[in-house]
Amino acid sequence: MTFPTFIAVDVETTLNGNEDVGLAHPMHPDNRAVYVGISDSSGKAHAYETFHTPGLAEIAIGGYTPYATYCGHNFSFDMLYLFRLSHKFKHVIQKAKIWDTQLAEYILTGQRSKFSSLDELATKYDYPLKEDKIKQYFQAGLGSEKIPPEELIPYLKQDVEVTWKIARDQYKIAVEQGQLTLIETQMEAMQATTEMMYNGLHINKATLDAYTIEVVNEFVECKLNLEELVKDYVEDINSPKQWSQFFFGGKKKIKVKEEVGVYKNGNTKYKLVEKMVAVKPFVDFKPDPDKVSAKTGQVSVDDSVLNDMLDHTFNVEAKNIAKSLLKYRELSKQLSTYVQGLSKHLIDGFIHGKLNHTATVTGRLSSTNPNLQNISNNPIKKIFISRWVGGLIVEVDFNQLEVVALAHVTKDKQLIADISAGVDIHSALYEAMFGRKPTKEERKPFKARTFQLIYGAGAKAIAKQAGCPLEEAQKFVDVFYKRYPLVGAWHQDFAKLVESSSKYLRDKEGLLEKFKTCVHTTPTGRKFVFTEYYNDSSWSPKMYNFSPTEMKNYPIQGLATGDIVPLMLGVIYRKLIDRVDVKMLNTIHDSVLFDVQAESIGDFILDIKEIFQNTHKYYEETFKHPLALKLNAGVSYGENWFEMIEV
DNA sequence: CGGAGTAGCGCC
DNA sequence: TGGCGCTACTCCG
Repeated sequence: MTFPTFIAVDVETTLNGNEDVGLAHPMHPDNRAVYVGISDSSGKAHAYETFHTPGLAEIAIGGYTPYATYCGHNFSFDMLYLFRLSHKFKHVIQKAKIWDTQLAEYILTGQRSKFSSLDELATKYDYPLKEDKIKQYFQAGLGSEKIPPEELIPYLKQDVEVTWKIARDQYKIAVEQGQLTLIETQMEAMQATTEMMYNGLHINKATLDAYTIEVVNEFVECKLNLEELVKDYVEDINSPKQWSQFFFGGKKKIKVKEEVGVYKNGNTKYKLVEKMVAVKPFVDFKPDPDKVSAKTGQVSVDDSVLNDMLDHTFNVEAKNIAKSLLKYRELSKQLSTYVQGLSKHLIDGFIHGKLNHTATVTGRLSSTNPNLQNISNNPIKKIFISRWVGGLIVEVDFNQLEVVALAHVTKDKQLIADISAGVDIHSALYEAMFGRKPTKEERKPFKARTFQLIYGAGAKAIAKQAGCPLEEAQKFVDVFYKRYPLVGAWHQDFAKLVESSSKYLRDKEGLLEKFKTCVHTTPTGRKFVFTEYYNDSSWSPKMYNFSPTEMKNYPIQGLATGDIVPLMLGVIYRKLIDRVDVKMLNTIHDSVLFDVQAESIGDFILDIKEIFQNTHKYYEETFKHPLALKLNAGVSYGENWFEMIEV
């Protein structure tokens, strides 16, 4: 087998980051690479001390063949340090191919290996483990600069050499399993997300400060109001448990003073005793039985229950309290998660969130520290602005990406035709159900049913979510399957395929497992793992069964946001690599965020739209089979991430 | 006092 | 029984 020219890299760093944000944060100004370990093309490691000999590592890495594939474990971490260390590193590595052993392992195992450690892989591939002695320095919070070099250097070299060997082993398996192409596209996507993490999102401090004051004021007012309303009933308004007891009753623990005797001086002797007392419900309203937790028996007091209660009770006081609580929850979320949560990640005016490639079962990316994929769509988004004076934030979204993925996977002719012709499938389905076109207000909630169905929901789940009769939800499912028959056929056939190709695997001790497992490989090389669940419901005679929703959804979500989007992230990254007027900032499943200089905006919008519209070409070129449909994209831009104008 | 589990809620 | 991550509370050791 011919291998790429692998060059393994590993950095040892200080550990000065903020505890909240994660120690060793690669973008924290107090952190730096202390040692860089680099292998040659045969896997032999060399170590360089960055402080005393800053030029050495640079020369080493720059002096190797331009055809090298740089590899590391959790490599974006090392890359960020290297980028900060020298522009030469940044230039060389960004132009090259990379191989992250953590990401490769994730793909090779059908997303079962998540955030693996180098030691886990060393165990699996049969290479030496890290020395305990060194691990203890790190666990004690000591950065690499505090570890004696004669101990650290051999450790660093071993990590580099082990990484190099694992990369080669993985490469071989990738070829054997037909996953090399997918892995290569994922590595390109990692180049893109590493660039995004390096760039960070620029924050408008003045807007953040003003918004903070606004939210704090609203929050305090709302909090005082709510506390006044329930001062006799609920001690902690943040406690769902207490709210549940208040609204719907239950058992409450209280502490009571109990006489346990008399002191010698004649005073009564007391002891605090915990007692359970029954609490009467405050409202005469019983929520849906499935709003009761199976595990704790606690009645939910979430948003849907409170709104349901508002519609069904005549208790004015309870209504006021519920309304106030809903408002309080909203403001509390804003303040804690977004205003305060985002603020603590500010570094020199930027937020450098982390994009994770090995976090999900479907192959989607995830985002942490902070999560930049769930910023609420309200004025908090105004704080995200361009890094350039007059610059613009640009967001490009795939149009109905998951519907396209569904059409591609199921090959349903009508669905393909509808999307290709620009037919609004939600309107079409509505008309098929009710005999007329929906109004704008009718269309919006109706649209959610289609997504539910794609996510794998059956009639029951749709009815519950939509708050409509079961018959209506069943009719929707029937209408959907009638218009798009191959979707229904695929749902059935795929479930059968999973069932029939599943086996009892063996665990680490070689014993047969209790649940059957199916490992399914898609045409892109993506593997999905399905495992049986214990089935305690009466509708099926089987003890164990596969989750219908997982089977319906994984291949769709995986293709759309696990295969196609990362492929395009890599493509876009390569197209933009030499441009200084555009920066990639973030990706949110079916969209990509950019920072663009003002004078480039017109051309950039045209360019990026064209790239998105050519997704089918890149897909076919890469995976050697056609995508059933062309994709389209919507572009919006603005001075901040909230006030965006659609092009 | 810290870790695990739960509830709730933000996004696609 | 679609996929995530963050904050707060609760329980337990």
